[in-house]
Amino acid sequence: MLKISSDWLMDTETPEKANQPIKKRAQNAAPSGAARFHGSAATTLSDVQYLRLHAAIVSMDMVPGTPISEKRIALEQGVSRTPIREAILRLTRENLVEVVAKSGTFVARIPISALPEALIARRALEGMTSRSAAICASRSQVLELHAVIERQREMAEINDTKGFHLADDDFHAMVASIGKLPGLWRLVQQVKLQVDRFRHLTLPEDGRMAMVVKEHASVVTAIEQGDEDLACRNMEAHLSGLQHHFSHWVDTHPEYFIHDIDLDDISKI
Amino acid sequence: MLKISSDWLMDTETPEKANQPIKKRAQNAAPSGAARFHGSAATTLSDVQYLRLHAAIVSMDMVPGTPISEKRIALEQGVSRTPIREAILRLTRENLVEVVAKSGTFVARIPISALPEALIARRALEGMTSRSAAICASRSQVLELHAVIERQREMAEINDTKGFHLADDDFHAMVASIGKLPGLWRLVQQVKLQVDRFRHLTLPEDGRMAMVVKEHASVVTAIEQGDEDLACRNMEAHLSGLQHHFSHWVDTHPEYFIHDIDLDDISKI
DNA sequence: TTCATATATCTTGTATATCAGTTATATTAG
DNA sequence: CTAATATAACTGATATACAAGATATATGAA
Repeated sequence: MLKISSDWLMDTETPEKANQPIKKRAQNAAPSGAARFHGSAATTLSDVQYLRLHAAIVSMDMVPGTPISEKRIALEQGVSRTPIREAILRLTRENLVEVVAKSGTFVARIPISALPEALIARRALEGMTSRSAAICASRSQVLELHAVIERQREMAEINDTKGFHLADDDFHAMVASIGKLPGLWRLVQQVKLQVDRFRHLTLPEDGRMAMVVKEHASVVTAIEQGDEDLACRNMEAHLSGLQHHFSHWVDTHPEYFIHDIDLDDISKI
Repeated sequence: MLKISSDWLMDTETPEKANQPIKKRAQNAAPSGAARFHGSAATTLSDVQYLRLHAAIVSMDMVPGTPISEKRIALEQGVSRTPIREAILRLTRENLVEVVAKSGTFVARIPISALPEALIARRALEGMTSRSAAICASRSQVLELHAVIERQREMAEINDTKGFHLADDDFHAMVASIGKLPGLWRLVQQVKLQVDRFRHLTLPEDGRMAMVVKEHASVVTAIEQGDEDLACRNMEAHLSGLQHHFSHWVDTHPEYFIHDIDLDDISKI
């Protein structure tokens, strides 16, 4: 039954060090603040490689099925296999790559079942953040929300989809932050991944961006009024409006997807 | 702007191999089913070590602040540092360990802010799974739910808290599965982690387990009747009942926690 | 030509070696 | 004896080496 050598626990309870037969300095008991507060300047090579690959995969610069070789990337990037491997391990945990032992590593295909579930999870979580935001929001925070929406409107006008989606994320993150539920936004980000990949396959429909801005504004109005039920409903309506017509793009790029559910079944909820 | 050498994409589109100057076999285009369907027999050492440490940390066998040494564990387990390191990296991503470069690795303290947020997220997500279950459930599935509840009742009677919590997880997982939203349960599991650690600090109150069984039964009743609103409400009520009295235990073990919010602020929602 | 087999080469998993930074302890000056 | 400093040992991050298995191509027989 999973025996852990118990002297670890003792170390935190007995300050002495000399009772060890072999020479051994006393273990530092807990994360001493020292190095931990030096800021996040300590960016490791693994982090760099992770961010690189993550961005490339989510943006569909690397399409599903693309083979990845630790050795090859290591050579290209001028680092050893270790940081590459650690980055890939992280991506594996996020279902962005699939690794087959002794065989190969590939950019993961998009599990179709994850798309409707992500939308559902997002509605549930962000319904809650906007509800909480309606309760907590200060006047200055409401103004900040208006500012973000205005920035998003500007991006829409010059048809800058990249900046538009950045502002979009900022808006949702800010709502969660105001609602004092930043952890929920982190969850949403995680869940959103596959949907974001899918979105990069599609072109934004005409007038879609303007509609999004309008829906965001309605959420802020509810928050401004402190009407939590309305804020929740408006947010849910907004996210439901994101329903993509999956079928078409799945048919044109079937090799990008894992067909783990029937597309006709996504009429739930 | 993050240039990725584009011959990767070409590999998946051009079946030929000879256009490469250096000798290079054709890359296998996609995860060929072969090795991927051999079952999960391929358990790596990293997985073993991860599961070991994960269980030890969540069960509070290793308390927050406990120092972890890659080298030391490697020696104890008779493996090299690599699998240990990979396991620790996974645990780092789950906020179960804190690693300070060139200094030390420690079992993570519990971020107090994560506790109320986890309960809120869980209510939102499981409200949705039970709602969906009420729509989708077949009669046989309802019977399976009753079976799990009965098992949990048995565990409560013989005061087997371990088995009780196992059955508890099974119940919630089954609700999500019936609602065809297994991904949401995976999210809940992830969010639940720190709360589970906290729970291992506390003793179950008298009659708590019987109450949980009763609340589960009320959820199943609503599911049985196909009343999605009631199922959602009953599940939310059940999870709200889990509200722990955080303050007491935080005071008795302050060194186990990261005091990133004031405990009086958790009156939200 | 076609199919089966064999081998060469690539893959990831694991082990070991090296590097750079931190911390505890010994040492030394006051 | 106290406090500042120096040193030595330990830490995680990275690089390299080795092992075990899978795949593609070459090879050979029909």
